[in-house]
Amino acid sequence: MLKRERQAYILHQVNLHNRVLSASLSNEIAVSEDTIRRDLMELSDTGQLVKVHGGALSHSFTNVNRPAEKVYALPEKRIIAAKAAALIQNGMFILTGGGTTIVELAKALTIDLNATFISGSIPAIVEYMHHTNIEVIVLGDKLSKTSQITYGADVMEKLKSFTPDMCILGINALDMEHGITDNDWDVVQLKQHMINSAKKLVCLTISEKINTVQPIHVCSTKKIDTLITELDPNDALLKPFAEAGIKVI
Amino acid sequence: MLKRERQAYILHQVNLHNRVLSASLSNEIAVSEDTIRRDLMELSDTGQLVKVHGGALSHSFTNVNRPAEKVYALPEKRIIAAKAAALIQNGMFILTGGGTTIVELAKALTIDLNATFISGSIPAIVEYMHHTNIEVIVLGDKLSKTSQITYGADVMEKLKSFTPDMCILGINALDMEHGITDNDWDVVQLKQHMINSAKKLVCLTISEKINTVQPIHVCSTKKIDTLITELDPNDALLKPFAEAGIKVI
DNA sequence: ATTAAATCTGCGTGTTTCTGCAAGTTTTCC
DNA sequence: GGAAAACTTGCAGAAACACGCAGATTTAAT
Repeated sequence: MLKRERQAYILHQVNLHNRVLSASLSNEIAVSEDTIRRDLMELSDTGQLVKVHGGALSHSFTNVNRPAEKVYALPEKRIIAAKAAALIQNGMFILTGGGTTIVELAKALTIDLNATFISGSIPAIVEYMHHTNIEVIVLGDKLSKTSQITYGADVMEKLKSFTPDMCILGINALDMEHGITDNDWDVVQLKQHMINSAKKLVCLTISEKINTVQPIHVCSTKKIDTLITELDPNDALLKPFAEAGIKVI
Repeated sequence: MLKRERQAYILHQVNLHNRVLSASLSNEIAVSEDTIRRDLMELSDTGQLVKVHGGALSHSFTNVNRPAEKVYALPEKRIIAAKAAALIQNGMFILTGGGTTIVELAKALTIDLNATFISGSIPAIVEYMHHTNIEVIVLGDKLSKTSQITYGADVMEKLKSFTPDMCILGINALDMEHGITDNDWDVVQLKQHMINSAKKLVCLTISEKINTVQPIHVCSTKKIDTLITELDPNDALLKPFAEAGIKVI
């Protein structure tokens, strides 16, 4: 049995039973435990399972602990959220994506704001839900565990029936030449549809992500109406975007 | 059983029951109390629970910062949740409603369960989301603040495209004569559609709500396949339902 | 096809981890 | 205050592990 085959078998067993023992695998495949251990080590290094003393476990077993999620660059994101919240007026119809910046925006909204929010991001929805005067429209579909946002044909289809006053997105990479880019195919599809459905596009990002590029193209900078970062709007880093006609806040 | 597996089990028990006893764990897992104590020590050191004389407590139990929202009749609902969780097999397609009992069910699911859950209840979805092997389908529509569940024409329409293996509902009033009744028009509409779309109907309720009636009719007892309460299935209160052909658990 | 390089695998060595037991101490509860 | 339960500490056997090495196998280039 080839190494590759063996590892595929191990992975299959882990996904099936959520746990494997080095000793049993050694018997089943008829190789030494050392070899099994080396395989488990490799699979663990590539993040496909979790190696433990005596064997390995599927990821689901160890993820039991819900880590009090640390938000990266929280102070910056709070500044961004405050600026974005100021844009939202009573009666508006707002489409938002997911991500920690959007969640901060949801938290930053004034308690008496009277607006409608459309979103498929569960963490964001949970926050909107706490504002009694906000109307929430949930975009339903398959839920992505990694991004905690719904995606798929249903969402895209549903988006066609809205024309929100603005679409607010947290973005992962922005560059004058390549525009908005991202690294998750499904999320990119979703963002494109969201952008096209709304009257205006507001992008939120920490300055760190400006002038960076990710593999998948979302849209060009021309689509962006407003760009919000934690920096002063006159900061040199933002000059090119302001000159391109984007309202920088 | 591997050490990490054991610790995952202990954590699950702690999160479920808010407390565990070293002696009972020792019996359940069939290891010495010393080993349990060492496990509890480790979990305590990593801040995942609080070690006390005789066993351990859930962190949220003692943490004043995060007051666990009070759920009415929580012990009873946990019993119900455990019984309901036992019905769910790998590969099943489950439609669930909202309410605190359903949320408890979501918490009670074993971490390695491999099933698909469809729901419009945000609190339930948040729980499902934490189970890595569970696939979640979000029913999108307008969100009701009071019941934290989506409702409306979109949900009803979407429900037509599913035929779940079972529909699990928390119910507010049950009576042999009037069947399932409720007091919220929108929720009733939703429940009716959910009931009609699924192969089987499983109803969860604390015994207190049995033989009570609410203003709006949902469906007759004939539609109910399984009834789960915190009581012993042979309890006199449940007799009429068992005699009517309902599987009482 | 042949050969050299790279990789893979099994074994022996010594080390670490895990678990249960025993002996002595602390806590709890009557 | 005293008994029972829970705990701490130390220890020992078993299992799992890391590491180096040598032979086997695969890969790639001649």
